[in-house]
Amino acid sequence: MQNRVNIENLSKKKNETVIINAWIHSRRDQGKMIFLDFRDGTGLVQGVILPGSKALELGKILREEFVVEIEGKINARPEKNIKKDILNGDIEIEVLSVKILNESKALPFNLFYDTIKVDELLRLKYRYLDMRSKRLRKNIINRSKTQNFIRNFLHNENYLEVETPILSAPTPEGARSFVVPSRVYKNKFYSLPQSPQQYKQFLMIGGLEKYFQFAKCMRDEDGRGDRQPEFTQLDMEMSFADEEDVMKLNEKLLIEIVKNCYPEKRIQQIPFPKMTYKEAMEKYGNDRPDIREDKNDPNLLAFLWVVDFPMFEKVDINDNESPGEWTFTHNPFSKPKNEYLEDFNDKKNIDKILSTQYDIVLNGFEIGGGSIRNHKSEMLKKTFKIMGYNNDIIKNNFGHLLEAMEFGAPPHGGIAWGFDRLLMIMEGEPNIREVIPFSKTSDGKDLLMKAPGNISKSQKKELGL
RNA sequence: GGAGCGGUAGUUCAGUUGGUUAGAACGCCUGCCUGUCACGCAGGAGGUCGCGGGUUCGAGUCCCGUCCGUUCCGCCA
Repeated sequence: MQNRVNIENLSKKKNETVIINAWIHSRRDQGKMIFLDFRDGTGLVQGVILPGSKALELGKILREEFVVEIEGKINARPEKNIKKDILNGDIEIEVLSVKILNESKALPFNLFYDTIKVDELLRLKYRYLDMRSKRLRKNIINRSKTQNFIRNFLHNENYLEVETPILSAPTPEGARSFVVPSRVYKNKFYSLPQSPQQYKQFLMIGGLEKYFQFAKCMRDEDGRGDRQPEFTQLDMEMSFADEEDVMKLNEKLLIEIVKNCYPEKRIQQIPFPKMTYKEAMEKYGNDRPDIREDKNDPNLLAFLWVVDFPMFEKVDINDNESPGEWTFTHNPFSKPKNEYLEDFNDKKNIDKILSTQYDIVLNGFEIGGGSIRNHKSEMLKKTFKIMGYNNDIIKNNFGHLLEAMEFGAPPHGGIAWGFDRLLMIMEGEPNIREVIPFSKTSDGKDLLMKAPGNISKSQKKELGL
């Protein structure tokens, strides 16, 4: 549109007549003149309808959150009304004419106090309004900027961004997965990925060598402040890499993210310290210790690598799902550390076997984890055997991967970050929902779309339900 | 699946030992206001105290159940 100007650029247009599109942010009706703050995606500006203006009559109707097109002249503010510390504090837009593009009802909650205090039920139901608030808006913008930075960084390191399927196959163990009934094949189900783990290993076998993806992952488990049923991983995998290679690259990336996207933050220790799982459990009683020197410093980031995780643990006595006596602690696809290969073969000292698993911990949160993978078919079969899987289960669930490994699978390894969780910490938010634009409740409801919802009888019939 | 915390006006909250007509601030509506910027001033509307049951002369308040939200445990390759 001719003369249409973003609000952030208005101060460059002094004495010019411009058009802006905006929401009414606030209104101060003085009787014969009206002050209106206009807001668009770029900022705020004060508008004024002067006494005697033709716009005064329409100006009386305007309310907060009306959407308007304003034709106005950019005037310098009178000296005593200049506000130095805010955008457009030196100017105001003299409203010459107003066009109401849409009206707005009074909002169900106030956006311009701190929205964290508002009942979250309302914020989730009216997420599109919450997005007009500073807090959520900032988090969405920073999320995009950080994603963009990561993409550029990894592309510069010759990583390929590859999308993997959402409709996938069920696999046993691990988190409970969401399932999607197949219409064509009655009583068959797709499974939504808990992670793109196997796909990224296929990419390595496919010779892509360096892969990353912002991957949507779904886990049908109960929520927590730092979990959502649907979340985003920054997923990475690389061929011919060892633990050090993966950790080095990720450390560099994390440091660069802080420098470029969160410059106000300070990293406690570089290079990031490493701690063994055993030491973490003994000293801190958990595998994601918060090692900050000052836990009250909101800008302090204490990254920590936790390494030397045990490969297996005893199956919980109440767990009816596991066929055997042992289960993996992190990932069945991980390679044990070289010095334990013998125990691995002999099935001796199973509880002593350490894996190549590494976790990256930040301020007491696990923000990522990965390992060097077990890239040889025979070896991986042994993992499943130790877990008590019989040949049929192995063949049915992992046969495709095991077969792929027989065609020259390169050694490879990788990592996946809980991207939302990282952002939660960077933004200093008390929970993960604050950094997810369309967040669900902790028990997995989407209050905006009203999911999960009902489907029609005919849909059910079609799906064989 | 278990435990804790919360639910009172559109919003954020207060509500004493169970006792008159359930209050405040903000928002909303009406009027006034020529330099406001969280404008100001005057007036007004607005309540299924989450829902159901119980105890009691009397329940926002006590008890039981239930729904919703949240936090933690279990769970989370």
